[in-house]
Amino acid sequence: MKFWLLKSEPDVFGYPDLARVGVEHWNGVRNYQARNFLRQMEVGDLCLIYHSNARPPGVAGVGRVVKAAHPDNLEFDVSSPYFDARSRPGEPRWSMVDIAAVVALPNYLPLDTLRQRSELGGLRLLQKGTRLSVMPVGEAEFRCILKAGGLNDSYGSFA
DNA sequence: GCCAACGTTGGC
DNA sequence: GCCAACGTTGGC
Repeated sequence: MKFWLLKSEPDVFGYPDLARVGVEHWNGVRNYQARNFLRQMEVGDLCLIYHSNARPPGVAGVGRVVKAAHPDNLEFDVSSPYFDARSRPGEPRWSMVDIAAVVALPNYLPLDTLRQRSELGGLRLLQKGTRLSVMPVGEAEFRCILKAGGLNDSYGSFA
């Protein structure tokens, strides 16, 4: 099992929205590096749902991959801002995964707090110039964040 | 293939 | 709203 961090703007679609709908397409990713990470995701992988452009920005909850990468539906939708005229139905350019809500962090974890934890020094999110909306997270970092967020760090209980 | 111009992200 | 840091585009 692998671990990931997914950014989302809560004004658009935050963890509470995911919790309400249960499962959602994680679409609209339009960066090749992020897309390639999406394609590495497997069913069962766990994801931290991070609120960007929020006050304060931070980790809000945990989701699970319930469907591996498949063609992003919005790239073919002319009415969507994510429409991509270069995409061909037989040769889609972008990918999405389906994410299910697992649990909200009892304690929302602001970016500031993440920075203060030396165990999280390796977290890609905290590295300068990282704007990726999809990125891998190490298991130790993942557990650390669960714990700091007020959850038991044995994520096996999510199964 | 270079690189300037432009667009986007996202914290502050 | 500012702006640093990146990514993308497109002329050459």
